[in-house]
Amino acid sequence: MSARIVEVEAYIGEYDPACHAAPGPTPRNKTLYGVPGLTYVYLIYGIYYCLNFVTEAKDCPAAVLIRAGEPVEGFEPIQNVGYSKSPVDRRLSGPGKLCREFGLSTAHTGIDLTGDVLYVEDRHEPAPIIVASPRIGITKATDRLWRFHDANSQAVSGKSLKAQS
DNA sequence: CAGACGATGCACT
DNA sequence: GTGCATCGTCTGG
Repeated sequence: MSARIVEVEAYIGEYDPACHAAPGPTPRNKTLYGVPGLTYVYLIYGIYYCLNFVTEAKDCPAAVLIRAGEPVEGFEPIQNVGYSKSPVDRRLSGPGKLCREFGLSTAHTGIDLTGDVLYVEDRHEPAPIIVASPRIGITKATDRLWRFHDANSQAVSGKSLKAQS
């Protein structure tokens, strides 16, 4: 399966109140303190999982949350129900949905993203227009504009299908 | 269409 | 015991 990443958020260091490393090292967040380039998956609200990529150097706990994607390969064609005009594929439009569709759980923490199990690849597509905005679903540090999404993607998280400017 | 809310498990204090 | 980096459903306007 593959998808084009269209929305991410940054969580950077112990001094980022919204980062899982904010309380300091714990059993759960230990992979954030390790080498970059690995996955970090955690359980949220008892039901959903969230996929992160560990980014900064060892002992600098930081990660990028993968919030949404557009299905590319390995997905059934989108079903055009009834007479809806332009069906939008939102199966990966949210971190919980994305992990569900890819079958990811905490067992998938620590995977090397340069390996061949779960990895990132540059497909040399034209660079999208990227918009910065506040991170979603948190109450702390909402002033930081550390959410980034493709301005032209209809698969970003949230319900709104409002037009972009 | 927007806002409220319940589900559900576990890390952390 | 508290609080989540969520989502789908239900409600009211």
